[in-house]
Amino acid sequence: MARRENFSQKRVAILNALRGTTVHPTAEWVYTALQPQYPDLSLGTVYRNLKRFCAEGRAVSVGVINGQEHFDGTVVPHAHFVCTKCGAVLDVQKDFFGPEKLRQLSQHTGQRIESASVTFQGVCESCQKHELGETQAGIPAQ
Amino acid sequence: MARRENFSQKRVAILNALRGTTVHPTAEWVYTALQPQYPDLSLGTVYRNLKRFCAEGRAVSVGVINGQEHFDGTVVPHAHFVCTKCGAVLDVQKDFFGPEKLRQLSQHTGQRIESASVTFQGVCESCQKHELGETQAGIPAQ
DNA sequence: CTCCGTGCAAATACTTTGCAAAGCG
DNA sequence: CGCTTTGCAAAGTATTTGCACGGAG
Repeated sequence: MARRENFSQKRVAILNALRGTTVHPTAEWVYTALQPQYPDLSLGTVYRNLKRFCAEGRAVSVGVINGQEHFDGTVVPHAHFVCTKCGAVLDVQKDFFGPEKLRQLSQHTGQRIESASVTFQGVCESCQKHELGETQAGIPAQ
Repeated sequence: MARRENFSQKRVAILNALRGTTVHPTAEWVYTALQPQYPDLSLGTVYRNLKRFCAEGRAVSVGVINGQEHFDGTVVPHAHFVCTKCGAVLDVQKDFFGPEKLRQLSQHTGQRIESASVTFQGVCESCQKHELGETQAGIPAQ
């Protein structure tokens, strides 16, 4: 079917960048990461493709954190942890709501529940260490 | 302590508007809702106060949906349901992750988990009804 | 009089989009 | 050749912020 393969070099690079990291990047992160190899890459292209990947199911949006949308190249169900200090997004390797459970919930609520996202908030290990030296409330987040 | 009470008429009105609805409003929704009573209310003031309520713990952010941040005056733990068609945000009256569970999870992950947000995505009852007449894929969302 | 809160408008920040040129089968 | 993808820059949208004014103790 797909004669005209929808895979330009840059599109592949963007997808690989997304898949090759665990930081749940923003468009800008991907843009910066690819600068060395693709100096003429445009930020608009990164946005366009990330959006496209989400529509195709090749990626998902983790949501907007501190004003920027974060993406995830791992589409199998899993939860996230967001550090309220530095904004880092980490994976939580556990599927709290499988398809089974969603179906059960749908029956109770009347809505047709198709997916679930679980996000935990707190302070990551890295920021916990920094806290040791700071008695006062330091710079908020980011 | 708080001699100079931090409660102007408009601030109270904004908080009440937030608490008096179940729609998880955006700043603009609140602004529009208060127009009749406060014609000279400024959108900036709504933003300022919503942000303030969140900082004070009087409200929480439900997250950014279709580009706009939604707020919730109910701060006791509960889950949300977001309709992928119309963007409606509904409550799910069940606390999936109580303080007890969060503490257990923290021990396993190393992060200090302080709160959790559970969001289900799917199609709300209202949109399910509309679907009946539409065989084709209609207008996406919003 | 002294603060706090506000309106207004300018400034930000992020994301989307139009269009002509470049890429690739 | 024809359709797809991109760079660039302009446009769009949501949110934040500076500043002087207005209100309440």
